[in-house]
Amino acid sequence: MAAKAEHPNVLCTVDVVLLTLRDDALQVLLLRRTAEPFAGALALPGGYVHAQSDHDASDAAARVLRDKAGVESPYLEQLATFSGPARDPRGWSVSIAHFALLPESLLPPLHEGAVWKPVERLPALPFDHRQIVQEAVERVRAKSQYSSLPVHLCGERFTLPQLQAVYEAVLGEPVNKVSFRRKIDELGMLEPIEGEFTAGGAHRPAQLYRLRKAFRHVLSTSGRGLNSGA
Amino acid sequence: MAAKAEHPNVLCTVDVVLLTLRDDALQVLLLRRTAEPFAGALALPGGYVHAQSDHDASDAAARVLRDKAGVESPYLEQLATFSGPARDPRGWSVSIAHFALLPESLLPPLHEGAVWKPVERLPALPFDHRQIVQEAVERVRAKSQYSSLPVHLCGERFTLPQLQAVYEAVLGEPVNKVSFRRKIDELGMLEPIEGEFTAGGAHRPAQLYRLRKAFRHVLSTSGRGLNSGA
DNA sequence: TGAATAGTGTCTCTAAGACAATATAGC
DNA sequence: GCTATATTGTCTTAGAGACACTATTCA
Repeated sequence: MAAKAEHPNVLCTVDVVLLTLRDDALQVLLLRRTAEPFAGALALPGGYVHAQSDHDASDAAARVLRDKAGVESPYLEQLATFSGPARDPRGWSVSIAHFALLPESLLPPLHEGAVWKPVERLPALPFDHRQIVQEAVERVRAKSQYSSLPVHLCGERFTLPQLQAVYEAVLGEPVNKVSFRRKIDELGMLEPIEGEFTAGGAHRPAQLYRLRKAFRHVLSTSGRGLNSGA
Repeated sequence: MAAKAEHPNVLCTVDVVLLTLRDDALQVLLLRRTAEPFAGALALPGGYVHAQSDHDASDAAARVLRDKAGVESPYLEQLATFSGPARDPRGWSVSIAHFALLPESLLPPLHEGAVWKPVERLPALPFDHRQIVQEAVERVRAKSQYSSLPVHLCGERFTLPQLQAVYEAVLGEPVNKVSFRRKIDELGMLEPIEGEFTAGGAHRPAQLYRLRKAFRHVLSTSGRGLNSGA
């Protein structure tokens, strides 16, 4: 039918907010754009949806991360869709925004033109990328209150004190140790490993844990969260 | 540039899950399709994004509701975006799904071919509309736990017992009266009106309330919800 | 043994749910 | 007064945070 001909002029893209923890702060990956518009500016990794090859929008986001950032299989979740006539100078556009989490230990070597920026100190960004980053951070913080989301910022093996530090960095506030450990236990997503953490410490070593298989790509949630708001 | 020519074949649409409360049950508006594909089938109100006139995707959703269902200004929120090559037989498509809430009292007379169906007893639906409805209902239930969302299913004036009944119908479970009133008070979104509820009752009348101006299109949220599950 | 951090026991305090008392209408 | 529902008071209980004690390692 004539639908395609009648409504051909919507640009369909994906953008990805890739977050990691560096220097105890949430940081977002920005790439220097090589093409117009905004060539030379730092922006989120993004690109057109490829109707020929992408299985869906999240698949497009994964492809963008793989091709443009060298990131292989991070935790990836749809954030929201941004749209309108003005956000992209090329015309009426839709961006199906996603966010992704990756532990610093799994980051690939940075491509030329790729930089990490703390989400609290963003440079000027083209399109509506600033708003997209802000909504992604809000979403991550909100979900971290009551779910296992931040484990995806840890490597495969980690101790509870390490995981607590990750939660605190993401939430931006200290977390009660006893409550934290109760909550983690209640979420039932971790299993201890026999090897222990020995590190440089002149102190008691910490038990290493890993994510149970069942939670590899599913979040665990609990009714009530940690600090229920500053 | 050549972008539009390179990537023209993504259909960009919106679908709307319009929910109301009828007979103490959440019900969704379905329209009988008049055009292919799936002409004659019941489906969600939806349509193409009009790049010429729509301000953004939510504006497109509001237009679809207005034109196809006669609904003027309901509470409207973006749900998620569904995409892929198979969900629409016309080709690779994107649907920016929204949900809307409207009190039964404000429903317009039903157009020809429009029907309400309880969300627990959906008929077969084309596209991925069943999944869209299910995710909308999940979202509404989740947000109702800790926010003022269900007030948008009440008319302009209502009593606390009425509002509690709405919460219970949405959540599908009874709510503790004392906790409920404490929570509503804490949310600070309602103000009492001087007129009282007189109705048929051979009993004490209930105070009428209305939503404060500031919360007309903004939700009020609290850290911990009502029944936190099961 | 002392320092440092890991892990746990337990008390306190907040807030949700249960229960029931009181309030106010129509009859 | 009697019935029915609205509204409020207060007790119980679950769970989050504070505090501090014990455990274990290395120097």
